[in-house]
Amino acid sequence: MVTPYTLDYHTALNEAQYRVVTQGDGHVLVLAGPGSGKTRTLIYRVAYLLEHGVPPNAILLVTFTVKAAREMLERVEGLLQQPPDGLWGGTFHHIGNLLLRQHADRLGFTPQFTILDEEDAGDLLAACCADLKLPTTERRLPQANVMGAILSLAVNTQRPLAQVVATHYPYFADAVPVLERVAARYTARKRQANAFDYDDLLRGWLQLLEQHADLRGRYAERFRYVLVDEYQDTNRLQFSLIRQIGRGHGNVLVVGDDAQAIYAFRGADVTNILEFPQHFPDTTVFKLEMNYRSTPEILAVANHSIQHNTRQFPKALTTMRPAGTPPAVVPLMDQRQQAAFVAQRLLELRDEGTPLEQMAVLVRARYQASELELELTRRNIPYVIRGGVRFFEQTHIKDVLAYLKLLVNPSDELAWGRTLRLHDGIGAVYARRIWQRLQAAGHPLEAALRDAGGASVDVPLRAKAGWQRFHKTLGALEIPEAAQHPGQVIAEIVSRSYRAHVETHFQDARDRLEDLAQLTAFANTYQSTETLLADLSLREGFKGETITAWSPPDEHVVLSTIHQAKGLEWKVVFLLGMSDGQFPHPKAVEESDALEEERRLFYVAVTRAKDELYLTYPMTRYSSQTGEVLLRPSRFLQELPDTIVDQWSVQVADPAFDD
DNA sequence: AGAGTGGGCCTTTTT
DNA sequence: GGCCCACTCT
Repeated sequence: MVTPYTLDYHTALNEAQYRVVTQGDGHVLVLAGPGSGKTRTLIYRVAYLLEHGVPPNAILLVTFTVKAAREMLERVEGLLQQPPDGLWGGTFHHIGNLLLRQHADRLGFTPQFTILDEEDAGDLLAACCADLKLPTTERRLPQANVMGAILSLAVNTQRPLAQVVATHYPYFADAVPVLERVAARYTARKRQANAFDYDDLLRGWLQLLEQHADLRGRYAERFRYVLVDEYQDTNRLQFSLIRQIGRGHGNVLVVGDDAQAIYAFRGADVTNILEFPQHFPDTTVFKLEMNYRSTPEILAVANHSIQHNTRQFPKALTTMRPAGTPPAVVPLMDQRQQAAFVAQRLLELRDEGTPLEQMAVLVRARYQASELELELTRRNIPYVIRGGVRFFEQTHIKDVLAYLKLLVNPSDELAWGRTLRLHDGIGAVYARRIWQRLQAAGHPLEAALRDAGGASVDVPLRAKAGWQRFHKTLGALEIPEAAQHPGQVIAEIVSRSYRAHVETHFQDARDRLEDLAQLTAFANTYQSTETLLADLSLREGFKGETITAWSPPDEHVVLSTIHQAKGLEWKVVFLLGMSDGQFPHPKAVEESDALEEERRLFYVAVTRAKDELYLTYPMTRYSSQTGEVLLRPSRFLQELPDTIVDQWSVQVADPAFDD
């Protein structure tokens, strides 16, 4: 039991935050501007509920990323001096996974189901196309990974495939009947493999609630308080989920900022937040408009810009921070000069006492940072790029995990195929043939363990030798205990067979083996292979980051896309590429919804800055077609009154070509 | 005809 | 940095 009333909510919160925390019963929409203490408000709300006798397991906290959930739960624990055991907190996918592990049988799956990541889904779709003997060279058909994206968008927006194709992929209109066939096949093969893709975790969850009254009742009773973060970025499917679990108790509290909705391209629908009061009866709306982050000058730019949007809740951020310096608009000759300016200014600011740690460079699109990367390298300025290849999506990690997957879920054809193909002489064709034999035997894993010589496997000699090595590895994995000791199993796989594969197939073998050692250590903290696999599938974490505890190496400046900077803040922010044709993205200009989303993206970028903001753009761009092209400043700059920004005119020494 | 290489062109991304 | 396309060499 939580000791009641130890927290001083009045001191910790401002008036608006306090009202949300203490009067947050019923359906509540909290419109929280950037830097307005949104997370703080949420965790205090959770703490308040716990202090007032709500049991932890009656609370469901849904967040946008795994990291956000973890941080919030840690902070709640910090406040209350005890972990909120039993509280379900995580992403939609995470919650869906938990529910489906308990009730998979209702949907015709077993609780050991595998989770397919995007690459796996693409592979399986490709296999489905092969099943259907679709011409692989046909240009009018999307490739498997594009198919995956199309199907996924349809699921997440809960729209018919034909409609999604018509609006987003009109050039594939003719392919709709084929896509429908592939989709049906894909569904069948996922069932066969006892596998869920990411979308199925949401779809399956919704299905459990919609089609099983007992479960609907049980969870409606259990989750009396539902809190959702980043509500502006939810999609239609997620809306349906929230509406389902919000039935009955009537305590759905969502927090978000329609001005920061930037994920429409992947199916998020800002309508969810705009129309929340219409969808959830008797909604109370709270606004958090006091900004604790930025100077008034920076907020003025944000406020002026966002006013040009029409589809939004009216809002105006205010701050109590004293006046600072107006944001600088900095035209440069070209990309190279832009990079040189940023690098030079970073160094100046560091000399004046701002650590690199407190500075970030933001871009609209990833590739826009490449010129700057060269310049930073040249000048020895340490930087990290946020994003990139995810740790758990690297080939060597996925190869090893595939062994664990087939041990846990022997129906997982993808996992069998992947591990079989690691062996010389076995390619796609023989892997499939071997799998078919194993499957025909009833229990594939037992069949595989039994058949040492490959007597039942009808493949050429070379492939048979590969099979025998595979069989030996499999036998060494001590199947009965595998489920409880994932770390040992991984170590076994690596030492018995995969180490050799890494050494012969990858030039950076040492790094990869190091990754695998790290993976082993991480897996050792788990007592269940099943849980390990699920956690890994639902977890972010990038290449180069340590999986256990992330500690940045040295002082460094951050390079990031605007999207990936959401929720973060720095003292000094540079926003690159503020020219017409780069930002807003040209494709977004014709359509007002898309243009408004670009403007929200600009709003997000601007509000990352605490003290100083530099809006830079190249005045020319070189194109091999047309030669030198003059660039005008972005319309987002032109929309701003001259009085609220400083126009800079800088000459940057041309960087030497010393490389 | 098929494979390999170089150059140009890029939205944005979590699970 | 990655992917696709075109061009070239075998």
